[in-house]
Amino acid sequence: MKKKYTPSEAELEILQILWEFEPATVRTIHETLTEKKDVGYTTTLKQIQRLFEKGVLSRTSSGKTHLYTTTLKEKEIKTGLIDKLKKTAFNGSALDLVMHALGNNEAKQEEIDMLEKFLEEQKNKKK
Amino acid sequence: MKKKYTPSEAELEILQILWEFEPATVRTIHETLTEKKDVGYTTTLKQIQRLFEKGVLSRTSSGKTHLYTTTLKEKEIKTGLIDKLKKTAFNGSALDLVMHALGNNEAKQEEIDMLEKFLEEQKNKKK
DNA sequence: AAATATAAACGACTTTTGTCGTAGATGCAA
DNA sequence: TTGCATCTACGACAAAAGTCGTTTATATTT
Repeated sequence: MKKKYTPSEAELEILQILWEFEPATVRTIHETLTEKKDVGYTTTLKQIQRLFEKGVLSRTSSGKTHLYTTTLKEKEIKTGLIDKLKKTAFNGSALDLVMHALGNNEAKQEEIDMLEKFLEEQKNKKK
Repeated sequence: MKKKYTPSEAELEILQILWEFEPATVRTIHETLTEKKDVGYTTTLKQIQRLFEKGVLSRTSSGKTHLYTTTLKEKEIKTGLIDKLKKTAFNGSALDLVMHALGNNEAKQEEIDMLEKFLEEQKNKKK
């Protein structure tokens, strides 16, 4: 039974930046990060180093800096996060989760339309 | 700006048991918990006490034991969890989250059908 | 009432997460 | 080549999360 990695919140923020800009230096990641969040450079660095130690990032040296890349696919990670929530909060039911995600709050009409279209495609694909 | 409470994983497990069986004693909660998870009684107790200190649970004494009840609605908590994931991983888009939840994995046909029905209702409700 | 069982309380320890300060290495500019 | 500027590395600390052992209080049984 393989236990899959799920990122913490701060880790996820870094991963998302990398998915968009990789390969990237710590400096780049940090500066992108500080557009949203106020945090010190060494904090970002440490976070990245720990991700590297965990095998979540790989890197190459270029001069005195490192270029980091993710080793895990965005889709896998996000699916993992959803699966976890599904299991821990919705009794394993994707449907329950989805209804919750759409039901209460302001599910915009536009979103619902798009979702219907999406469902149609899914249905056809299964044929 | 009010900061809302989101339970940790272990806390959520306890909350879910309570939503189903409340009011309940520590013993009951713990025994239900150990059907799924191997953990000591005092661990469960401590967890419950901390939830009580945080105001997430209320209790009444009956003899030497306590009867615990949740103070937060199941729906609110679950919506909060989804919102958090939506924000941190899906750029705030419920649609993206939903598609991820259905797209990759085995979205069963039955589920899709139910979801379509659900969407219809939503649509009508908006009229 | 004394012994036994069971519950709650308290405190402690471990891991993970988040955050930095400081030190040491390295490339570049004057 | 000396001195900055800028990285990485290392270590430390605090807060949150998870886990229990031990002690104390309170019922229950005999």
